[in-house]
Amino acid sequence: MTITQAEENYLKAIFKISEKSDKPALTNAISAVMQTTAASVTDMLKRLAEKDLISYEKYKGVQLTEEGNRLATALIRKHRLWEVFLTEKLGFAWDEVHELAEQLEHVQGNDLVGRLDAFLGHPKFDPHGDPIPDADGRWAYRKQSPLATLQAGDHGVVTGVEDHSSAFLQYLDQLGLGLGAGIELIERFPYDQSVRIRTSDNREMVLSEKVSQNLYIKTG
Amino acid sequence: MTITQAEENYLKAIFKISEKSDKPALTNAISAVMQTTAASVTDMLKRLAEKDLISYEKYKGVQLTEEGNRLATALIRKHRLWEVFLTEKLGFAWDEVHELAEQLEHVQGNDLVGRLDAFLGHPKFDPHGDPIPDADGRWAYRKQSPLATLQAGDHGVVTGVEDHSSAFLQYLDQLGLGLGAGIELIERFPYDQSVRIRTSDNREMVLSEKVSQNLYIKTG
DNA sequence: AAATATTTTTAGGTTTGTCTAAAAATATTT
DNA sequence: AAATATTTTTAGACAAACCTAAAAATATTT
Ligand SMILES: [Mn+2]
Ligand SMILES: [Mn+2]
Ligand SMILES: [Mn+2]
Ligand SMILES: [Mn+2]
Repeated sequence: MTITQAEENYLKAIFKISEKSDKPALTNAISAVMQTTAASVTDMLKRLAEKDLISYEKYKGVQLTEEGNRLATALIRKHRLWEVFLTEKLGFAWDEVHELAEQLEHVQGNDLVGRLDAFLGHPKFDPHGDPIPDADGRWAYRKQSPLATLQAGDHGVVTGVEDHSSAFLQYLDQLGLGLGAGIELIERFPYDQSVRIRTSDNREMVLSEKVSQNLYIKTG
Repeated sequence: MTITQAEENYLKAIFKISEKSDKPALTNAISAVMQTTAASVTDMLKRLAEKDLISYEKYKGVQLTEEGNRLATALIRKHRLWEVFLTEKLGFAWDEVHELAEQLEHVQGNDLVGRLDAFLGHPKFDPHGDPIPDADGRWAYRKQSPLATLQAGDHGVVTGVEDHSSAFLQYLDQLGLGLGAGIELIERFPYDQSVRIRTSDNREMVLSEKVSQNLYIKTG
């Protein structure tokens, strides 16, 4: 029972949709993530159901089976480990690694992932702050909240992003707000929900509501 | 003008066949390397000719164009750099890396090769002793001869292999004759052309003619 | 409840890369 | 030079992964 790259990518898409709501993933949602037509998705869903990687009821959406979940998790693990490699070892910026990891995640070979993981020192989080599941598919949990939910006086550290776009990541770089940056919320302006913050290196700046919704902070 | 993985692999196969004789690469030779049928090869040759990556005359075989040669060389560069990565950084044995490199060589991205090359310290040879072309497609040259062509009394260092099979590489490991091993040819037995050698750590052993034909030595 | 809108599936087609079987071209032997 | 063998190409088919257009199912509005 061999699995193609396209099939792997669909499994990952379904996984990511299912993360946000435990309802079945719908055809249109999948087609949006995969940038294909709904007709192509239906084609693929039949194949994945045939291989018992999803449970599929016509018109009702799909859910990953045990096996489908296992494969999707393994793929995400590979993707994120490669992203760590590309940033830590090859010196790519955090906004440059996703497309490369999309290709590298499909490379298969005996113990490649395990060796890569060891070489990188068993990282628990990728360059975007996303958790890397371990070899058994277990996820590290870390309590973090959008900056948008913090109160004046709260302080913490940047631990992740919701928006993974290059535009957002580069903007954060420009502001000096990469992962690990220390932040204190000074005030929130009721007019537009923008916030004034102070960084640990004592710079003050104002961030839009949009930024504050896309930036995750671990408080305390 | 985009190029597929299959096309890249055919270009590499044609390159490798053309290395040994400067006559055109024939359909059957390509099908042997690619493990496909002659009919599939003919199909692909038409596509490659259409893209001006080969010059193709029906029934007469093919040759790479400038552009085809450039692409094949770049692919071999990537393949061998990844092989260095897998052995030097991830600790794979030299007989384990080829299949992984066959996949990794197709990963495309801005400056990935350049960064990988720098990370590895601009290696000139891969784990099998094969030269790695530089970014401009220039090959390092190294004078080496099959052990089978040396005379009694000659000594040198193992610098490469003709046979890349896992069986041969593992056998060499077992004998302690990896790349860099020092060797002196003591005598050749006329009966079967086997040879007695002494290693630099002062072990003596007899090698078959087959081994001596597949092992390259740099003398002096 | 009917009408309308949206979502999903089906039907039929395309491209890539493979195959087998048959035909055509080339090479070798007699 | 003919006959035979080998190599290569053509013809026709198939699976994977996509597409567009039309039909069917489901959801929403009136
Ligand atoms: Mn990514
Ligand atoms: Mn990531
Ligand atoms: Mn190799
Ligand atoms: Mn090699």
